[in-house]
Amino acid sequence: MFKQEVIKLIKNQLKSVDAESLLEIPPKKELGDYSFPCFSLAKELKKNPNDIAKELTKKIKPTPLIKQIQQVGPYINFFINPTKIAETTITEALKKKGSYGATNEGKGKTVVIDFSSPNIAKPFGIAHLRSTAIGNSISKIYQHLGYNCIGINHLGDWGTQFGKLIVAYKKWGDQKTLEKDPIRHLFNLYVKFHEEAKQKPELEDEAREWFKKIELKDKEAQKLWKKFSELSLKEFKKIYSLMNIKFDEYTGESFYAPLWEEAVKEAEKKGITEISDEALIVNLEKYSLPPCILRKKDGSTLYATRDIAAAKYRYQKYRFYKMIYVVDHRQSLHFQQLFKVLELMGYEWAKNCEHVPFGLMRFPEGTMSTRKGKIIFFEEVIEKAKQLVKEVINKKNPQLKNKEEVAEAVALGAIIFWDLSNDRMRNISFDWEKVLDFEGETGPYVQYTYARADSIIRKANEKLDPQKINFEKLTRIEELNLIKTLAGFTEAVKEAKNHNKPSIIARYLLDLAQNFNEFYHKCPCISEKDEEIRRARISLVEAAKQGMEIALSLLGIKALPEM
RNA sequence: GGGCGCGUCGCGCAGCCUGGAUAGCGCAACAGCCUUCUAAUCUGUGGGUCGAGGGUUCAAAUCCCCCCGGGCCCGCCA
Repeated sequence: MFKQEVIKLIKNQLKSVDAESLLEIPPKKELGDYSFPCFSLAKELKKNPNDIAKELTKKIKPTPLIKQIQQVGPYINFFINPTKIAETTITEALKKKGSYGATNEGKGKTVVIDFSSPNIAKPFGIAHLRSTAIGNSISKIYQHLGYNCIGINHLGDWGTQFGKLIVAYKKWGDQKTLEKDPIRHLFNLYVKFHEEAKQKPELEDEAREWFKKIELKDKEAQKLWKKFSELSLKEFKKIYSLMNIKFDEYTGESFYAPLWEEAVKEAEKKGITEISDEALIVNLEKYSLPPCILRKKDGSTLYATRDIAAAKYRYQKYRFYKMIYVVDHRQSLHFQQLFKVLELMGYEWAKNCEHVPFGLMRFPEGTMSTRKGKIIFFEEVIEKAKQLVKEVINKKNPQLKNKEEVAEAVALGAIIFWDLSNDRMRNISFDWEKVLDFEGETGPYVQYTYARADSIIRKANEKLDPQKINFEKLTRIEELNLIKTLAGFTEAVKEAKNHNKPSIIARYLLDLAQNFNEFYHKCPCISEKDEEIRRARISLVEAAKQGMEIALSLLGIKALPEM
């Protein structure tokens, strides 16, 4: 609304100019809220930009929304009316509460999000955090903009790794250990298999045979496969419930098994396939892509085939507006091929499928690898973080009541924020120091800031009626900065959605928290004597609290009243 | 060989899509502020050839080309 006003003011002087795209935000707040650079007009008007700015500034008159217009060199800087922005922003936050910053752009549109999708029978390592946290956050972001989101956990519950596990279990496994600590036992077996297989490659053949038996519905093989799957899934669900993440479907690869053959036949019927080295492929040379293999020479299907079947099924079921795959960037080529094949099969909706890739989590010295045993269990990270949080609590807030609960939420907040605060395309190096850092740009920092705000609201115990607040009293620079940051919330959510980047929300939240803390130190609320100032500030705290709470929830992090 | 993404203070990052005013933030270092709403905070100081080189432009960390470093992917694994 303020921006529109500025654009109008410029257009009034220069009808033909594209004020909207030229308008920018000055690098420093002291310079104003919006800025119009006059360089592009220089050629046309045959004058130097400074003079153009000078003349225009004289002609443009302030309005109720735009308080001041100032020329600095070749720029015309606009200052918005602080009282107006305080009033609109705070009133909206108080009124909309949990839906502050929300829009209805997604009304009636369904977005399917495939995320987390761990491999069954392998432990949930810290590396799995990436897809899980990013996907969950993207889902929340879309939901805040009114989209109907369907979260699908496409479990990796099919493939030769099960053959390997069965071989290992039969050779070295133990039922009791399996029941007691299934994931760890299976993990040990998996690692041992790969160690042994180095010496005895025939184990790999045995594994393939056992997998074949699963496919052929051999009783023993199926029984073990089901057992491994169930035990793993139970463990995974523990972690999801800890993180408060819900999926609409746990449909792993095997779920789509009945549809695989049909998908292959359909592709053949549509004439896009050919035989190459006895395998059935879709040649994608025309599109500068390597061929996509649909069926191996032994007749069995592959990852790509299964994804085709899954995509079709999902479209039939949800008629999605968009489908997002949150999968690491190593699979970029796979998804390019998948989407191309779907398109060649004649599916209009193929263009609404999107791969949202992310960088790998690695050790400083190299890649993580389940088969080499070089991973870190997610639960181990949580436990360690929790311990450390408890120490901090005992030092800083020993009388806190529900310490266990708070410690868990703060630990999770630290871990999730550590992941989400960086651009997803970057590789993340796993570093205990970084994960367990609770100061500076971290999860605990933003959670702490929220707790501060909540504490003020609790203690103030004030009924806030926007009608009765005198927004003119908010004149300090810290107050205005906080208000302006708060006003940018919807923009941040939209941007995060457009780029599928939770990091944009994380960065916004840091900015908001920083602005809040500066305000907190300079502007007393409860102890403020002036009744009007006091009330205005508390209403601002309430609005900021609202903003932080929502931003945290969009990242999948709990907002705590105390910590 | 082809392709994808990354390279910004000692370290970790933001900014790049949509080019503009002295390149921001956090950690670490140093110096300050706790009888006032939680000091997991805040204030200040020092620290940068934006990987290198070309090009486009009035203007390039940002766009284009080329090179370098390290990460990843390229038919029967997922």
